[in-house]
Amino acid sequence: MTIDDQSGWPRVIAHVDGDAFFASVEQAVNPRLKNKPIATGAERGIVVAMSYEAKALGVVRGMPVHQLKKTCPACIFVPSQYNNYELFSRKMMQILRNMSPLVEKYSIDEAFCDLTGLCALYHMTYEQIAHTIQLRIWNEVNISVSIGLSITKSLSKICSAFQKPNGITVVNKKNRNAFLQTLPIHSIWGIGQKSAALLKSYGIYGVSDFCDRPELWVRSKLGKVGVDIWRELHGHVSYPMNAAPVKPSMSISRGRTFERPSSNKYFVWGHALRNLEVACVKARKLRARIGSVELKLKTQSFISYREKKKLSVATSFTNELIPMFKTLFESIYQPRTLYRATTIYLYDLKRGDAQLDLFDDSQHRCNNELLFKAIDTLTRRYGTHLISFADSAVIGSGKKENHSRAFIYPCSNDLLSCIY
DNA sequence: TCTGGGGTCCTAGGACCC
DNA sequence: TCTGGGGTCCTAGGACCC
Repeated sequence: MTIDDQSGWPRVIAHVDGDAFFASVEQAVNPRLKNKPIATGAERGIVVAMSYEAKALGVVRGMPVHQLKKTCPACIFVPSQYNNYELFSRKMMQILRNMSPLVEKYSIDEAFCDLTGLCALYHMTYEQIAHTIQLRIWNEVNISVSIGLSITKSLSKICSAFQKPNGITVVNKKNRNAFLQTLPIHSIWGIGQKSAALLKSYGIYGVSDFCDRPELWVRSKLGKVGVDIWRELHGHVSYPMNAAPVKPSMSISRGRTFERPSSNKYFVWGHALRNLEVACVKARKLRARIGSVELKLKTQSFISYREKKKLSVATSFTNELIPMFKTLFESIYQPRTLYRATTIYLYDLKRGDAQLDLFDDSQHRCNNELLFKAIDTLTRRYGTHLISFADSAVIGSGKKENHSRAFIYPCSNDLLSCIY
């Protein structure tokens, strides 16, 4: 490809993907971990990410600690340090924004980058620009990335995964067919287990088989989702670049599995309430008021029971949610059932200041405002669960405690008057 | 693989209204 | 009280992603 050769490139999208990102950051921060099998996620006892050295020895995502010790005794298991990951991510995105005017952050460790027309600016081929990006991230952030260079997001995404780590894969209109011929159906972004199984039942095993089917056939089997993907693979844009700053989140959830399953009502309730507290802290941090709440209880036999409720007045003050939350809990909790996890979901997040209505108790609101401001400040300074509702304190803080903790009483006996 | 956690988007179907 | 048709909005649940 020469600099002037623009044929085959209606547009140029680079997908830049960090290689084993969390583990790479750990290795960048702590050089003693370089070239060693390491995994992150120790604080939860489950592998979240692993270095290529660990992957080669059989470590996979989601592996629990006891299995990790068996599979790869040499693996160094470290706790996740999300602040560091965020910092490295920001540096990586900065480089991309420095190289291209149109960058879409897709997740903490990957981004789409529109390079269309930049050949002339940099006096390089697109592939050389990709090499420059890769080298800059390596030199300035100490992280290796793989880059896919193609004409739509879906194709670039497939490309970046094709050669990992530290690869660059270039596919334009001219070599698209030949490239796709080699790939299995599950390598398509957006085709998961279910869709792959469905397609296989029709004899479609490769990406080319999928592309060869008529659009109408794809629509009848996979709907709009399938057609969007199919068009992207043919080089037509279904997913335009979206460089808007990070979208405000639409929902917040928080779930935890118990260390040991339990049928104790107060224990299960305590866990649910703890999740609610943590999710509300997050909502307040995002300056969002919560419009509806859903609770899910998962039994030891992996059956989930869920119930959702709308709030009459949106709020992020935990105490205002508790009475309604308690009725949610009572409606799905079954005695003598062994539970393994609780999850809570917050929806209909409303931004901006609350609109006070005529019947609003503004003094009460004001008190809550002050109370939770104080709680959130203390939490930031001294750690989570320093102050918690007495009911959720039954499960402990989950950490070695450095200070005594304060409880908000009464809760067990009279949930409705929990604070004042 | 005895099975974690946090999200988004799409769609079928029900409720409600004209 | 029953019948018909069509539109919109909402919700639950499925599928997928990192």
